Amino acid sequence: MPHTLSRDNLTVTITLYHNTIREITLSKARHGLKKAENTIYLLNDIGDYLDGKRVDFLRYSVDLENLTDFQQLVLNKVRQIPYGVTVTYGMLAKDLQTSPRAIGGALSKNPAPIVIPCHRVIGKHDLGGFAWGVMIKKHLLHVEGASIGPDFIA
DNA sequence: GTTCCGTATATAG
DNA sequence: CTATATACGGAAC
Repeated sequence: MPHTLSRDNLTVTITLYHNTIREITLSKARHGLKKAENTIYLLNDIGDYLDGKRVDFLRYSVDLENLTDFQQLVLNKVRQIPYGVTVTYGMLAKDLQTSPRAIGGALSKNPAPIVIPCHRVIGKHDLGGFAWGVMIKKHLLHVEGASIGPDFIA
């Protein structure tokens, strides 16, 4: 079972066997990963992210097959929201010719929080909802240093 | 500040 | 098909 760590876009993968080093690999290219490697890198990336590092999750693929076409459309749109940026449900609704409530409904089905950054979608007057609790949404936005207005940051 | 509709989508009956 | 529930927004008290 390989272990990985990452610093400044350099990823080190260590494979141990019975307490001896079997292999160490160094990598900078973080695209075109094998599927088996994907999960390892993902844990590492999420760790970096939670440490406040800017991480690009677009290179991961997320299975949205069991969601409706509309939900897939919204979630794929949300993936494009840049790190540290917030948009409102209404802005996305206008963009996709639908209603703010419909946007929220689709986001509530997000199967992969953080990787699909639905926490960057907030209400016009407040933070809006979050399937795993608004406190966590606030935490993630804080990690990113997102500017969500002085009214409702804590 | 509240409360009340309008809206789009999903789900249950 | 109708009714109900929403991670909203805006108008009206």
